[in-house]
Amino acid sequence: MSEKKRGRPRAFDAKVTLEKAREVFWDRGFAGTSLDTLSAATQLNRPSLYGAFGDKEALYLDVMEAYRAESMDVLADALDPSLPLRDNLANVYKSALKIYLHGDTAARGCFLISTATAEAIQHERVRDLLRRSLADFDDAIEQRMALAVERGELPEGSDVHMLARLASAVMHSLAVRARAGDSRRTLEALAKSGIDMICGKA
Amino acid sequence: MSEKKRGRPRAFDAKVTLEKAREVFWDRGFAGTSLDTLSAATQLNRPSLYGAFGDKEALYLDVMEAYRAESMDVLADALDPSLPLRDNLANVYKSALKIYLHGDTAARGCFLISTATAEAIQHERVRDLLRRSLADFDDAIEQRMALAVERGELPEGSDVHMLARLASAVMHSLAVRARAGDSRRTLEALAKSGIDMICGKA
DNA sequence: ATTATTTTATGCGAAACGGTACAAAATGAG
DNA sequence: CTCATTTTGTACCGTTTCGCATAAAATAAT
Repeated sequence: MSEKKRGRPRAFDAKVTLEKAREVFWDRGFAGTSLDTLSAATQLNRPSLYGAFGDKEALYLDVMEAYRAESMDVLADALDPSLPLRDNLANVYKSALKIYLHGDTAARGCFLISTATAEAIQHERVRDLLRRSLADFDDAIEQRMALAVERGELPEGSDVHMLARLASAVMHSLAVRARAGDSRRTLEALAKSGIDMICGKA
Repeated sequence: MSEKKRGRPRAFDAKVTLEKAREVFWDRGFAGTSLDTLSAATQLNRPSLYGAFGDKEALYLDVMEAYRAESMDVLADALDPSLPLRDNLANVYKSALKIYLHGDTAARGCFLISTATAEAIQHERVRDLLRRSLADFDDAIEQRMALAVERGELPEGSDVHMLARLASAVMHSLAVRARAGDSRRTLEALAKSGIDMICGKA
């Protein structure tokens, strides 16, 4: 993995630290989170945070990237091509809701949609990473849908590019509504309707 | 309208001030906006802001409420029942994109989805007003769709409740994607696909 | 004119903010 | 052991933050 370095060894795991930082950012947003709060949550003092990740924006970007990568892993699992497309979409929404509805005081929604959008104007790198994250998600679904057309799960000549983006659109709405406090029942109904609209009524 | 008050008259218009404050919040988010910035943008010193609107959260809530009300007016215009439902939805998305794609440095998306979501966990009143705003929007579209069923624009027995929420879902996605920097062309294509999906391919 | 009432403007103050300097501590290399 | 290197912890810096205290200014009521 990594060769032993010269100086004093780190007393923390960078990946775990990013996860702890993510929890704070997720609840309070980027601008609403202070370095003191991050320091307390990660149990690292500010200089250690600074040394390992750079300033607050760089740390936030690292958290964003980790979330993007994790999301793509979850999506890849949900889109298991040995299952029908309809089941795939159900799994996508189910795993999304599992994430979105978690939270201490209230459901947190999607980390990117709930916190990165707020910074997207002032911080160009946040905006770019957000756009890339959404596009990656769209593309993965589109790829599965292209396969579905080949297999006859979707009608010949389906516009898989737009179908995929509509499938993502339902998820964006789930994210926003979850953060706004909509009930699990309400969100599950929206997910089901979305599936019916894209795959045809079962 | 309002009877003359006793003391020194206000040198500003509260509605105009809320609009100026909105511009700042829209670009920088709630937590990312300081009272100094708001004071400069509104040309009111802090004590005047405080006297007229209360603290920063109260001011933000006033801005949210004004945006919600304006959005409902725009929506009502777009849903003009003398036009076909398909045209109505096209107008809804067109007027939404007109708002979302405006901005100095980058497209700002939806004020509520881009800035209120970030605060929704920590500020319960923001979360509640956000949820109410989304619900009002859904309900207005649902009402128009119920009329569409009566008129035969939509098939008998259509689930107008869910159709309306899917139509909103497309708009939520337009809002998020606009803020992430997607092009007008891309967003217009998504809007068109959404209409086709809900009203049937033209 | 005087008084009561409300808004404006200056400026304060305590706290929180992001970021860093510096020295102590902990490791590997020689 | 000695030195170079890296991380850790304390303490600090200048700035910004939110909110308010206070007094001047502008109006209506009397």
